[in-house]
Amino acid sequence: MGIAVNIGQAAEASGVSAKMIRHYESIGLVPRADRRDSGYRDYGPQDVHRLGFVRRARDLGFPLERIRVLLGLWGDPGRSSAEVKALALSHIGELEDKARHLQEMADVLRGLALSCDGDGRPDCPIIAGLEAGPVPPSGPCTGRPTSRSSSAKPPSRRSPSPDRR
Amino acid sequence: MGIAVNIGQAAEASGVSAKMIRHYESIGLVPRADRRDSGYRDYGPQDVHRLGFVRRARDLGFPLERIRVLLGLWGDPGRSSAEVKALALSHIGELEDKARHLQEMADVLRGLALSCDGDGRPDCPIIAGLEAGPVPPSGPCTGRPTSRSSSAKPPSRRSPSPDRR
DNA sequence: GTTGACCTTCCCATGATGGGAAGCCGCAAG
DNA sequence: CTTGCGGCTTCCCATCATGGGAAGGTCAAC
Repeated sequence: MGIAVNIGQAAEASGVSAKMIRHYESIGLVPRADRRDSGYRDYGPQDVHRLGFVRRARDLGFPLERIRVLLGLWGDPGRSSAEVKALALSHIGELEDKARHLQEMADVLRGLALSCDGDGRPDCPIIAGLEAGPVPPSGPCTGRPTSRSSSAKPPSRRSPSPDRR
Repeated sequence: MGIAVNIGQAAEASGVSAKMIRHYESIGLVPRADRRDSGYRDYGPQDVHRLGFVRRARDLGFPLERIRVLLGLWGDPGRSSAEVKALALSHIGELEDKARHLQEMADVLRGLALSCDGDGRPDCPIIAGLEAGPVPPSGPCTGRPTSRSSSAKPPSRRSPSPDRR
């Protein structure tokens, strides 16, 4: 029937790129599309609708494997909304964990940046913060052990044999 | 001197896995480590220190390419803290953009989940929300199905059946 | 029929990390 | 000294979602 469209139209209508539609088919996220004699894929309204479903789920950050489950629930008349809700809540938790993690990193970095003059001098608490931590044993406390890639390292360190353990 | 260590010790001391240390070397993020006659990599305190720098930068979410720049600034006595700060601020912006994006997705999903009963029945606003959007009408739009009237599927939101035809 | 836009499949790349295989090396116990 | 085990080497593959591009077939307008 005329309602069958090319992958290009399906892509435009669903918001999923043709590349991704083929990919989703290849991993079995969506069923194999019908083909014309020429090999061209044919998409009916339901197919496009399903692709839109996938796209909106992706927009909400669901990974494809979870979308696979969602599609199963979508098509299951006997599903319970509890299943869907549990899946959603679990995903919300993951999203917020990630958001929190990113925000924490930003906060730490902002703390360092706040105390950075940002002028022409090299002294920088940001660099110092990154440099912090376990200072190598027997190494200079190095308020700024900078020149290291440019200048050769004076301290001896290349004995083939000594391997302590 | 005993300060030269194996990749294993360097990994443990720096918090960067041996796998990653080799990878960083292969992409030139850190200079090629000295080798013993056996081919074993040798890491001095400075090398371990640099790896720690990389790890802390990673912990703050810097991508490797940016860490490459940071390492350059670190080792540049003539750097200006303004450069470092600009890099950091730019990165903070990206982190917060991502965090905001994730949080937005979580919020939208939470909104849907709040109105979901989560009981044994199939009716679910979450599924409905994912399904929302232009429902493909079975109308004569052979050529270009672009302008589709919104929502044309009132009957039974149960069992849209992902399987088609 | 020609042409240009579209479709097909297949391979490669991203970014950061890990897993694992095949084979060499180092050290300690026998 | 030999054996054995664990650590080291390189190389390839996998992840996750997406895109780029090549080589070649198809469709529709002119």
